[in-house]
Amino acid sequence: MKDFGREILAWYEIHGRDLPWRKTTDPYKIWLSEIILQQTRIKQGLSYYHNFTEKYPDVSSLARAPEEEVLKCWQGLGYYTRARNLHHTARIIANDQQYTFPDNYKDLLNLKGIGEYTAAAIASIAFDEPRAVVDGNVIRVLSRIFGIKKSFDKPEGKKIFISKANDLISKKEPGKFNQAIMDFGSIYCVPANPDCNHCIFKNDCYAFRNDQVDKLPVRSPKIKIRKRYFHYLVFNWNDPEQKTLLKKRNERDIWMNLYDFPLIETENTMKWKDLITHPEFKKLTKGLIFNLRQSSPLYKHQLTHQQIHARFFMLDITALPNRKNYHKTKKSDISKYPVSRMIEKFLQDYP
DNA sequence: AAAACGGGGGA
DNA sequence: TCCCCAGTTTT
Repeated sequence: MKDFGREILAWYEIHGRDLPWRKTTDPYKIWLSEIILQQTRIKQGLSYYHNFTEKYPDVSSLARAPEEEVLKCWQGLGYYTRARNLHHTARIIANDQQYTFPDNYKDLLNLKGIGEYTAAAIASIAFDEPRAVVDGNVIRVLSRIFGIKKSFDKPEGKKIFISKANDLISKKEPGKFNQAIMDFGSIYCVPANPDCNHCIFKNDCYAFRNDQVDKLPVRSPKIKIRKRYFHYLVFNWNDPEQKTLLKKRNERDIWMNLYDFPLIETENTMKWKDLITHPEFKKLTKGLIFNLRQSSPLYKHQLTHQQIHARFFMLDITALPNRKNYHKTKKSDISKYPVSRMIEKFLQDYP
């Protein structure tokens, strides 16, 4: 290959996407876009980017916002740690550094939520630092064209990919180069059935020449999925005058800092008859007179590493208990709280 | 070094 | 269904 950088940049000039964060050099907006796009498709993240930039046009406005409001804006995007870190980091930048934004790879790397990829992306795009990004797209493009068979998950493979990308990067237009190779990977060198016969690299591509396109990149063995069984207690759902109880999820677990209902988690699904004998259930309903009005079908919610089986039990009770860490809430106010997609689905099904 | 962390969409 | 997505943090 003569000059990979020149070729990919030429391709990018013609085929590169027109995206809102490419019209700005504001590091805050570049940062925001990169966080939103972590493990997230552009199509899915686009509306969130617009909402955020409108509501929080700069670091200080984001820093001033309450965390709960930021989480609410993030609702539905997943990986909620991203939102908490984004907000946390905005406060650090706004407070400690007199509103200046870290302007190089090393300093960016120190911030919460910014790892190797994002630091390289911001440094190259906003500050022209020649620092190659390596994401899923880059891994695919490099492994195929240059025949890299090491898995990126292993330290050895990771070093190879990062070093190769840094060898190739344009020193003159590092940001453009990075976006070019990612665009090429996501538009052209796609995971399944890429159109290799018309590819600009067909004569040089190792995978194409050796019929290895569907073998590269090498995938790591897939993880096993934990099954969990949630039983939610939804108090006074059918009585508009009465409030219900919400709980903020605090433990180190999925959906941290989002809200859901009082929850009994077990190793298996439990019928109502058995659930009422569960110690957690007794604790939650201690001193209450309750009546099961309705129970939902089983909700199956698939996460990357977990499969949640959830059932909602709608209970009538005479008086709402005072429980530590539980919030009394009017039904109509629940929409103000950030919730997981699963809870959102339940709220739609049982308005 | 490995596990945890969401949700959507394409094939 | 399976795979992948502009990855990072915690254990």
